[in-house]
Amino acid sequence: MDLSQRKQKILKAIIDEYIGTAEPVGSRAISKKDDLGLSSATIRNEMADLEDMGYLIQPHTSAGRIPTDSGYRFYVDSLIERYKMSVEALEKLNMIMAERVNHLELIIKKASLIASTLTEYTTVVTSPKLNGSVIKKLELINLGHGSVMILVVTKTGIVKNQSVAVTLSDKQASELTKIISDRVSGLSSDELTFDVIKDIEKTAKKKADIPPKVLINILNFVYETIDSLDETEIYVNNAKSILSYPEFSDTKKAREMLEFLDNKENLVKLIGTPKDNVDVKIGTENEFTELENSSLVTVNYKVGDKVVGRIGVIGPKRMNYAKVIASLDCISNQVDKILGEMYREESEE
Amino acid sequence: MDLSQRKQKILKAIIDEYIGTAEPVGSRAISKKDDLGLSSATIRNEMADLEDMGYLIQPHTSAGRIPTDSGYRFYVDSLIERYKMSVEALEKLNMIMAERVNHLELIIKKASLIASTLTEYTTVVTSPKLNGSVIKKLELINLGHGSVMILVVTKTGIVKNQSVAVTLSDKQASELTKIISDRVSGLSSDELTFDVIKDIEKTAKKKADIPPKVLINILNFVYETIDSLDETEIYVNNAKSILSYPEFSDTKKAREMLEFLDNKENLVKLIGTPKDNVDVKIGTENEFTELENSSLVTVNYKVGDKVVGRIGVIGPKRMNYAKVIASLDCISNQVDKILGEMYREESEE
DNA sequence: TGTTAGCACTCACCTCTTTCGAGTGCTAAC
DNA sequence: GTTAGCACTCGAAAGAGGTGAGTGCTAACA
Repeated sequence: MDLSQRKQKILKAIIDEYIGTAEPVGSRAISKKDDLGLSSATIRNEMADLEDMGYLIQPHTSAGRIPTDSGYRFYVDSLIERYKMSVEALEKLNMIMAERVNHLELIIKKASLIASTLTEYTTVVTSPKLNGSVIKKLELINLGHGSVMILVVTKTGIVKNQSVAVTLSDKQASELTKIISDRVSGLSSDELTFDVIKDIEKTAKKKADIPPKVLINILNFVYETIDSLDETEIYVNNAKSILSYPEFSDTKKAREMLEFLDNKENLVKLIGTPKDNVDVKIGTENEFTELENSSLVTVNYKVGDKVVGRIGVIGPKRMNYAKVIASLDCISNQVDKILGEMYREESEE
Repeated sequence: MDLSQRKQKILKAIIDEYIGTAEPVGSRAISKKDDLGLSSATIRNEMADLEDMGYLIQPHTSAGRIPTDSGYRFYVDSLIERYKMSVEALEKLNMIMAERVNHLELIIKKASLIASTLTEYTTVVTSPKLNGSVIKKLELINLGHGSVMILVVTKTGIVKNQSVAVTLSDKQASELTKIISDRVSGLSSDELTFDVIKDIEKTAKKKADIPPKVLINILNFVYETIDSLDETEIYVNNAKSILSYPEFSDTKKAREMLEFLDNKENLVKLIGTPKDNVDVKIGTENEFTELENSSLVTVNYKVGDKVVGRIGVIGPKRMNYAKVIASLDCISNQVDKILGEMYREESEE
């Protein structure tokens, strides 16, 4: 059954009020808002209807109403007003994003920081999953006394390094660097199969004088390092903000939430897979019970047309959805633009 | 005035009890501990004396006593028992530290993680301030389309990189890499003065065909990157643990503390400068009011004889000092050993 | 002279009761 | 259909005792 215009207005007024105060909303509070000139009695009748329909509940008989998850859902789907980003917010966003950086990670960290600054909620972002970063440079650096560093740089400016406990001479290191580098640079990380590694092993055996055991050890680590280029990283920002909300005035709850936010696996599950562009999950719509009193808003960000990562905001169910959605939308657009440019450059070459 | 043996025993018993329960300690509770066969009345008299001397206070007339800051101070200085690390703890420590790593930062992060695991309090560590990491490798990598990455690796395996928005050809990049690298590798970071940079500029102008503006821009960033090798980093671990303690059951207090722990400047001030080997600061002994209900235990860690960084544990005033001190002592010894080895290798070469 | 039993006293905390008021639903009148 | 009015509900705040863990002090004892 559809909601009458009036019911919608009332529901919206109630949720707006509740988002601001976190207190059950009474009929009088709504009737005093003069936009709809109705008495509290009328509002009461309508509220009773809305409760029957499952959009509101009373925490106890003599209290006002608070929205249910379906109430919020209806609000988010149909009632929400377009939030106009403030000029200052937009300026801030543009300013921070304008500094040009060539580290994908840095861009994403920035985006996360901006999101948490604009919304004042906790943000969670995944680093771009590019599946095929092109290797620009690979080098073995002899650190001396039994350890060699493997260093890989991609065209997009990702740097990974790892130490291996093997002994090489400087000459061996540079020979091997050349052999591996020749075969590997220009390759994308997913083109580096075990066959390629085998291939390198053969060449190295012929050309360089390195004990087979050492060689295999190094090549394994090379594979690992390059493989790790595509690993999804997760960054959490402003987790402490949850302590500002009455929903978490119980430290035990707060601690559980912080522990949840510390667990990368949870978070990957939570926001790891691409969904609709702007995705809102309210309370129990989330797959984790830890979030049954929270909401999660996520957006994708893309390179070209391909979704490569996500930015999410976690806050209390009564979060300012309009603002969060608008902010994330802006931010993801900016990120798309910047990554788009970087990507275009890469494919042009 | 000195404390009689008996008073010391009683004070110790009270503080031990309070550390466990966080509740004011009454005379009966102490007299029931049969180690000193005294009636509660006697204990009461002694407690009254200890209160007069400033080691204890009563939160209110009809409550037990709790230690004052001076009480804790006396406890820490004179009464504390040597804590015997459990075999499991030592094993864990050895196991984690045994994996050999050549990244200074990784070692320190590990140490911090272990400290927070062993003590269950928040840990704060500073990265090693070596003042003179020796540069092993410096490279300019042309990422194409107006950006060049500067990459520096030290002998100890620190990797720093930064992008500059300039356009170079691959040839120019490799020429310049050679010029800079020749002059700079083997140098320690504090030997890289502006004079050296000027020197490089001159050489580059002669040998390479690079617009002066671009050159200066790049060299500035090179300087900056190398300079940043010696920056102190601060890592905080397990900050959320404060939520477990009744001292922070008020979320406002907890939030303030978490904000304090987020502010790197505060933390650098707090633990940045070397002090006695094991340093305990109780409550108001700390220079920050945010810590007036907390205690801070710090240890130095060294390379050879030189103190290069510190590890600290922040917890409630009624923390388990014996355990924390013992744990930190162990950890710093381990770190000293590992860093000592790394350093020896470096100077041998 | 140090120790202890005994006792009066204090005061936070708990529980029980009361009051208060914000909110409701229902009914009758407009 | 809307609204004024009223009885009703019930959580939260305020008040009133009661309880008990703690104290300090005194007097008696070894």
